[in-house]
Amino acid sequence: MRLSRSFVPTLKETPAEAQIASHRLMLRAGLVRQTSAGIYAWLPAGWRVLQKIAQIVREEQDAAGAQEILMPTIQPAELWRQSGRYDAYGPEMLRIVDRHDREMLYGPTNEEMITEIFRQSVRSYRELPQNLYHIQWKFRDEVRPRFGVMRGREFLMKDAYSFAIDYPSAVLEYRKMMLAYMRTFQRMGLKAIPMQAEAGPIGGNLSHEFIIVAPTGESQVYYDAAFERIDPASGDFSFDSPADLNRFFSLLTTPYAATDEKHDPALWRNVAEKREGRGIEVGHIFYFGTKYSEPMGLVVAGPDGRPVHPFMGSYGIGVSRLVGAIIEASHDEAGIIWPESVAPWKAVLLNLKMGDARCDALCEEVYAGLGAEALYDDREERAGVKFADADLLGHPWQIIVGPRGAAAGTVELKRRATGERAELSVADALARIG
RNA sequence: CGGGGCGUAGCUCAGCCUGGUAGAGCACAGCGUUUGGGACGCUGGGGCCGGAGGUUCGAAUCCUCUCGCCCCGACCA
Repeated sequence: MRLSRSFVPTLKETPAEAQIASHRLMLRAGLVRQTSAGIYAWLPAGWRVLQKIAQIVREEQDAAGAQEILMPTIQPAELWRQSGRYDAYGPEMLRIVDRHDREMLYGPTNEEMITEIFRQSVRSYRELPQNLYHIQWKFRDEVRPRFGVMRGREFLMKDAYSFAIDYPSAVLEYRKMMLAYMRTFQRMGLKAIPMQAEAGPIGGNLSHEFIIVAPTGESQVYYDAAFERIDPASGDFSFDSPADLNRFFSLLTTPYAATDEKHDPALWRNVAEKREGRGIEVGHIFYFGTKYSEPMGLVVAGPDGRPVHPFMGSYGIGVSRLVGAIIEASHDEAGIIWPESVAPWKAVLLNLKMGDARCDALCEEVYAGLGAEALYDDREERAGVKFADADLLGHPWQIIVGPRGAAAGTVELKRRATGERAELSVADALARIG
């Protein structure tokens, strides 16, 4: 993509409303623009990041055996009356009336809807277990939205819903999601820690929050340093092996980890390597049994022919929140430092002297070699502006082409994360980026 | 929802107390000089001073109401 023809409106000054680093940087780097309190439009660079995060989530959900669907944002109130949550949910739910005076709502979550869909079509235990997910916009009318996309009212969320014929089978679904989540966050360069959590309005009694430790987190968290050494990708854990899933689960739930609501000073005293700090919740998984299947009349025939209410769980990942969380975990004074897996562009090409025949030619050569994952800064701007924007946007790699090197046929390759620089031939630079 | 604050140019803000023809820096357009870390000079364009009502000869400024946004707290993916 050529920056001269792109809509990437960067800001030199910090917008007054942004308090924390990720919010400030998302506005300054031209990722998003606020349209109302807690509601954001995603601009090209931000949208690319959001889609990359969603894609990683999707791949890991698929790997865990979940199937992608897409449910609507607008739901009938009637469904929520069946579960009893229409009145229980309170003013956080955005309620709408259509032209026929039918009560509707903008979905804050989808347990009722998926239960209804499942109820229409599933009759036998032979069809279980199943796990269905979608990646869809949600709306929760927060009293006080803040921190940009980290605590917006409208947000993109992956939510999955599992159905099982009995408790042991339901627990396996839960553990699959735990493994999938740990791999998902790891691929985004994040160290997530599952912590015991309150089930909240979703309901249920088995629940973990996935927490990223960062100074701007919303809650105080306590955990054992053992978590810093766990690598979910290693150890050959298979989704198909109950033994693996159970082993993984105990590996992740044995060391102490708790948010302040669940913190137990008595247990904490026995933790050898204590770590505490602030945490950002990026995912939450729940097991809640028959909380919805029973009131909503979801029934399948069990092996003995008798009716059974399936045992359910739900599993959320805050996709849009992750954009903010990743930035909170990875930035410096100059700007964002994207992990390669979610960067809007893998590399930026800086032409320091537009109009110089050698620079222009060399840049075209490099640009052609980089492919679609590159942004070419071909604006008529001074070098300093390009450097500043490149650091702000946080591209993992910067390829700097100036008159000095161009004369010798070399380019400068800079790694954003470390600041390392090297003078290389075009071929070597391209090879290094990979 | 309680408490506090702010709405003036695209952005960051001054002006308001003490009413008298709307400002600065950055950004934008043109010209010139510059040119490897957010250049400099000159010229220019851009405002229903959030909105409505009121007081006054006269309101960005004073009063009332309203809408929006931000911060602290309580609440939450």
